[in-house]
Amino acid sequence: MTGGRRRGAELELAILRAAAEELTASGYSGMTMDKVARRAGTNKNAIYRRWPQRAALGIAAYKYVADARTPSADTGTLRGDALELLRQANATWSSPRGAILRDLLAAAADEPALLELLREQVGGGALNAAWFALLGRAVARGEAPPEAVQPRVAALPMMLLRGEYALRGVPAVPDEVLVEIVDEIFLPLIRGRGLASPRPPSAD
Amino acid sequence: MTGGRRRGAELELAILRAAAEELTASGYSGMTMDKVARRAGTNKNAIYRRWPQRAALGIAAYKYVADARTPSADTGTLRGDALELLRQANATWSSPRGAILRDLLAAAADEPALLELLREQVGGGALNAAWFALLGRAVARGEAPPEAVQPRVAALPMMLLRGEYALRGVPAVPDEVLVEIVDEIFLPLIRGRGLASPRPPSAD
DNA sequence: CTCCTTGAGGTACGTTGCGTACCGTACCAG
DNA sequence: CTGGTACGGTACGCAACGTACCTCAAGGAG
Repeated sequence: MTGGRRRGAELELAILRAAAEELTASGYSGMTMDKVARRAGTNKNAIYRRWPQRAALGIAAYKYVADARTPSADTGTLRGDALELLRQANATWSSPRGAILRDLLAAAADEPALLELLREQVGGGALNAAWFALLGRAVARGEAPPEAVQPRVAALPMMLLRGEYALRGVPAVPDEVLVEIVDEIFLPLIRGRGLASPRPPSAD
Repeated sequence: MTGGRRRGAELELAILRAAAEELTASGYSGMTMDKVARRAGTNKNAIYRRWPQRAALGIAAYKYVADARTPSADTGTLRGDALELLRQANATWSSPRGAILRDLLAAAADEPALLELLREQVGGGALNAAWFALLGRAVARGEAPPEAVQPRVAALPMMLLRGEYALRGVPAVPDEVLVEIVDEIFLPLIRGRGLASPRPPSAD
């Protein structure tokens, strides 16, 4: 007699928690509907009443898990800021989390609605805003020309990181790659100095 | 009497062709073992004798498809070459094709051996060589400084394209995006002139 | 020419996992 | 008290992967 039959929000939360646990424990492919139902102490019916398909529950569970990531950090230099954001993203996406996201993306590829939801989670507002803020600070410091504040430029490093993820299956991008992205692509582009040397600026 | 019972290499090729057709027609998720067997005029036995699991066949089929591409084109200008290669890649990867790679990646994520195979295909030889050749021609024309011939620079546009694919679930990157990649990122980076508003809608 | 090994063909099956249907039953409202 | 809503339980249909088993054609060895 721990309590009667759960309903509404209470049950929904229990399902979501169970799904999140399964998700983090066994990844998306291990997040079976039956297992979620069993762990939540209910049955698939109650789940399907709320999420019409597995992918929807997966995305909801992922969102439930997703921390309140608070990016944005002012390290004092453009290079430091960029590396910080990249490293943060890399860390967040690493480990099973990245795989979950990849599987989720694959699963939701057919459903525009799900994709929208996911994209919002992944690349969405906050992250982009952080990169714009970074560029803004750089301009204020005189490290970048005002023309550098463009969507494509702001999105560039994360795009490259995504590209790396697409290449390597396992999301374990080594730190040197992040440094290369910043030093060989991002900074030269912004500074407009061209590609003097592949290595980090010696004295600049 | 088109011939007796096929064996060895002949049968293998038939399976591979059937798999490739299914793959390009319905994507990886649609590449069912039964359908492949039926299309190849054989049965699953013959397939499993060669590829122990679906993912292996998928990768082999992908490789079979990918080998047919013949990139490289000399349009006379750096911009033209880059756009040409990007458009070619975009066209090749379009339709279910782009999703194939993601699905394949997800399917092969557990198997290091498959992953290796896949990575080799994706980032691999021919495509990268084409971009290096492109850079080489640009240097010869005086359109780019010799320092521009770097792996990360050569890989940049394809990386960005991959990033676009990762963002949009559906691999239908509009042409303007390709143009933006070239005009706002690739060319400014190579020319080292900075970001002097490549296509200014107004005077900033 | 005759065996005999190899590997292809055919079919059926076991298993997993998604999604659905049906039915009884507990909660809540009036 | 009475009804409607929604939860619980179970069973099912279906697709698809992977496997087992048997038959039979091909092609070489003797």
